[in-house]
Amino acid sequence: MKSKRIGKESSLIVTLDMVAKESGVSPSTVSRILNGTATVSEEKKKSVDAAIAKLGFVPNPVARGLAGGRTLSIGVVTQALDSPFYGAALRGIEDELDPAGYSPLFVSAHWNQASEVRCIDMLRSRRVDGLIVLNGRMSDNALKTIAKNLPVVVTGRQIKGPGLFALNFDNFNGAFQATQHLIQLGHRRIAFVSGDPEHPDANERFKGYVSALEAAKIAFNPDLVVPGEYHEISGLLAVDRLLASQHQFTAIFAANDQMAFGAALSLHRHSLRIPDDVSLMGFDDLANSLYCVPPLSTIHQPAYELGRLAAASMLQLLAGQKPTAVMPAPVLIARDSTRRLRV
Amino acid sequence: MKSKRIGKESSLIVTLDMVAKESGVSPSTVSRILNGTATVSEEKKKSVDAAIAKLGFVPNPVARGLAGGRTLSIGVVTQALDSPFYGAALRGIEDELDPAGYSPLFVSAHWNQASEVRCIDMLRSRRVDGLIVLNGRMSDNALKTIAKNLPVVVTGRQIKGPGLFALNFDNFNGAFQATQHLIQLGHRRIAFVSGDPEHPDANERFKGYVSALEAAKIAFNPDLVVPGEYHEISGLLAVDRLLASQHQFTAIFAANDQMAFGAALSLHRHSLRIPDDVSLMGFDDLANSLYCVPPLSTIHQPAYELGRLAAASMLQLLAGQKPTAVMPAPVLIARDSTRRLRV
DNA sequence: ATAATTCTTGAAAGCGCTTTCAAGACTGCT
DNA sequence: AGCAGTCTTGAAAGCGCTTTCAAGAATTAT
Repeated sequence: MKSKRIGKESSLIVTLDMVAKESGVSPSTVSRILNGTATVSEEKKKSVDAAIAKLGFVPNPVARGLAGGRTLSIGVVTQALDSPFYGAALRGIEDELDPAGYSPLFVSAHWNQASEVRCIDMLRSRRVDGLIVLNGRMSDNALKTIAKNLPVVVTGRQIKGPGLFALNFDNFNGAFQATQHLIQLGHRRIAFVSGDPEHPDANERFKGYVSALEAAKIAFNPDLVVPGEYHEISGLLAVDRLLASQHQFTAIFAANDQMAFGAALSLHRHSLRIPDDVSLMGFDDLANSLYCVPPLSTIHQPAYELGRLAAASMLQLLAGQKPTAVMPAPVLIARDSTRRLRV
Repeated sequence: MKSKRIGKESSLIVTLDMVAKESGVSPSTVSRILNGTATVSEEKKKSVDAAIAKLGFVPNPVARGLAGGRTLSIGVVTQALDSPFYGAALRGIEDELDPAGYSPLFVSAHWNQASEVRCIDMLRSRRVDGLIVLNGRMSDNALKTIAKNLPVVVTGRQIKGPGLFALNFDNFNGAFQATQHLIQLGHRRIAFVSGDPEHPDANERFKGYVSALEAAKIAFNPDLVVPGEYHEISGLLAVDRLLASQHQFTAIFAANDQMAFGAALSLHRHSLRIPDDVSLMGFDDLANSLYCVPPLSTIHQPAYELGRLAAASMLQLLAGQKPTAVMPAPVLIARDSTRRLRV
């Protein structure tokens, strides 16, 4: 076709061969210098470096990928590009990968297993050097199989295997702390807006809630648990239902911040004030949790750090090392949406 | 190196040559069928298709990129991966590119021109087939130069040229409408939290504000304009300063939603209620503007649509067509943060 | 019927790089 | 001095695909 895209006529593209010619060595030697694959005499190295600088040579990753099998790109499977939580994680990944010369290839699977498989196939066909899967839906076994050929870092689950590393956040403990915080403020009727039970972390958070109640000898009341789906509108509807049900409560713990925002709006619409009438607790500590009115008490989940750690672990895997990263523990962030129950 | 990554021993990788052998034709013919580059007899086509299906062949984009010069990937320069606004745009791009078989390569330039140049160099070295630049900082001329070799779609500016297409949102008109809305509600002392003057759209919004005041014969008061930088904290600090300055106002128009959130928190901290004491107007209509308390009145800027249109235009450019997309006009979204001024 | 065109097809030459392979230049040893 | 062992280096063979070239088959024109 009309491949004038990078015209031969314009001397824009400098190849390794040109560098070799310019510096009077063989292409192999240039390649070796570029990759540090073998020792090269200081003299030739100098002259090659000079030629590279002079011509402004930049190695072509596409050709490298074909020849060497390494594309210097890492596939990143996320669930939603535009979620505030994943956004921060992606930034962390990018920040960590960039200095190492790797580029992330982001794809979103939209919480859909079939689409996740498609994404991964696509990434493999593009010959990524590694795979980071953020809270995927695939089975552990499927991941292990992939890891046989390709280093894999996953988040949101506990799993071990060759070429496979998992980074997991202690959702149970976070939810336990959140609930405990409300209990310590004197609340006993604490409603819970759950996340989609398809997410393993949603279940962990639910368990943490139940466990904290037990620890405080508060009877678990299923009427105070309303299902949500991790986004704002589901939190709003959940609280609408909760209020309609007439069950009494003095605090709400939403399994993530987005649902807490929805919950806040529902309460507002029903003329209930936060925290005066109802205390509200979230989970995640999204960037804007600090900026809602009133600022939301929540559990800090280090999304950006998560991204960095995942990427750093991938780099270690690629270097043949065993990653040692471990997620920071959940930290309670008490802001203005929770307060002591007035007696 | 130990390139056992994709082991020859595991028959995982099916190549075009294998398909050719299996179906008894030459590799050239297979390639022609794959790309529709030439007419091939129905009979051979059948047998090749069968072989492809049987072997589960997937063309290797890396090899294609090297040989044909097309990588089926589009470089996307964004400013912040984790901004709510860009997140939506990226999703739009992905949704549009995916069905066409193209993959986006996202990089973020962090509002930094040097970093933007680096990103673009990186994308070019990866031989992307096209470039989408979201609100970049480069000069028009630099973009035109790039467009000589590579189709380019840019947002956030007005510019024309061969292989170049621009998609611009009418920020002036949006800001005009926003200000007019407040004026129609009876406000006359309307403060403005401006964006970083480095952003061209921030200037347009400022002009729209001034122009609407003029149209209503309200004298422009520079004391009511406080600089912000497009993120939450700057909105908060701006309103803190505004309140400290003792200048009277009954409404605030923040040049984007994020600053409006910060403004809301500042007002809250000063025990000023929205909209009872102060009306608050944003710009962008971010996903969570609907979920803050009270829901924010704002100007809808279709970020997702912007992404789709940019990607669709790129696809047209790639197909040798002239893109015709045009951005939807700004739409005023009146929610609960603005109300008629009590006299 | 034969000459002139047009189609279909395979051989082969790359795309820009990496990586074996083996030759030649050195080193250190007996 | 002579031979094994170690380094540096270039030639050449790919990686998996596209694309030119030209040959042979099929078609049309004379």
